[in-house]
Amino acid sequence: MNKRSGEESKRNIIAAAIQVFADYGYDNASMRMIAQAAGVSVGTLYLHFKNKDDLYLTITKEWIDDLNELTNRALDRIDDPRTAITVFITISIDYTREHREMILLQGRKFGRCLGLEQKQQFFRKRRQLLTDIVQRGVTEGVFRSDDPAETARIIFNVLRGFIFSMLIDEEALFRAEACVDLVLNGLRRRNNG
Amino acid sequence: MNKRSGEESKRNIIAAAIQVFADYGYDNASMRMIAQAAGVSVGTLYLHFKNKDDLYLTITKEWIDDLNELTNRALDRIDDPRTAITVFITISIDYTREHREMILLQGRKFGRCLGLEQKQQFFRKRRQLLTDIVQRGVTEGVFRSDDPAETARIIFNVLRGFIFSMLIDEEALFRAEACVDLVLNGLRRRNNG
DNA sequence: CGTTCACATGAACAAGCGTTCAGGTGAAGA
DNA sequence: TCTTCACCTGAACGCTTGTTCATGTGAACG
Repeated sequence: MNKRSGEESKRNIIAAAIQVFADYGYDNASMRMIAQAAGVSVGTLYLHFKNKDDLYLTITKEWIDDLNELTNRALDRIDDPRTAITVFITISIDYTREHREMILLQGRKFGRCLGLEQKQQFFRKRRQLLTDIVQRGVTEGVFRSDDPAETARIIFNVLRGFIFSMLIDEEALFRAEACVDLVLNGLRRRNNG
Repeated sequence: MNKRSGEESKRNIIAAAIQVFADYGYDNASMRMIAQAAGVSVGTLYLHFKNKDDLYLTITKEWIDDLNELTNRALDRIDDPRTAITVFITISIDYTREHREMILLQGRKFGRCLGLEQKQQFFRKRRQLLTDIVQRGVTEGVFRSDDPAETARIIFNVLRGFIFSMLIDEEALFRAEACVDLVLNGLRRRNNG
């Protein structure tokens, strides 16, 4: 194989690994498959990554950081709680749509799993973000909630359900607004606007 | 090993398999582990099941039938759409709580997976059940919905999110009512009852 | 030119897998 | 008592896996 820069190889491997991991799941994806998809030999994988776990964790860390930064940047200058909820949900759903393989890969390894703590920390941080938004909404009188933390957890669950459905059914073309609308307005008919 | 009835062995194996599958995931659960947990030898597994897939599919079919019957029986004589939604959600959540390992095991194999069709059919049937309830609610004027099928899908997603959170976090002690309340009433403050 | 060194290779290895099968065991019927 | 037969056993087989390592390659530098 031609000589290449180390960094380029590493990027190729990561891209290939995401694809193969997502297609076959962590366990069924073999290092040989990843190597072939990346156009390198097995040995090269171990030149850039300590082992299979390391490769997986690198990928995980990468998208967590990515989504975190994206979210923080978007929410930075938004004051209205309703807008903030909308943006939070929209970003989460868009990100899933754009990085379906990578998120799918995560779903394929939930439970007692590799990188569990960093993922839990990630979720905790995001729930905290939501709690703050709800708290602000209650203070401003636009949301109803006895317990903002509990409400945030509920919204988080709702969002997770939507994302899950996107992962299961590739064709699920629903609008993020449908999710937002349900969270904000509920199913029951309102007698006024 | 002592002589036992074939049926008893089979039940033992199924119980052990659910536990082991749930603890380790389908791929990491080996036939040797299941055999040991069931207190039989590997050979015996193949006496009662064609292979690993067959064992897994048997388990899957069992809980699908179980939950289906449970749901149908409960919804049979309920007319009020609000009560029906409440019952549907409550049953789903309770069932998950009581059969956490088995449901967890399913989650561990979603995507391109074994028994995909029967699971998809199961989900379709349940969504249809919800669609009917929503439709009735709209007709009776207690629910708002432009598209009952879409609304049912949304509720389904919400429910799935809640169930997912139960699987991830064993300690997640939330009340089914919290889920029902959000679905029915939404986050936004209502100006009237 | 020769030396160096980061990058790359793929055969080889031990371990674990799903699955098979020749054989063992003991209650039940003849 | 002997035969039958459903039930059970676990060593063995072929295969795949993650990982290692002796070896190769070629640009860069003196």
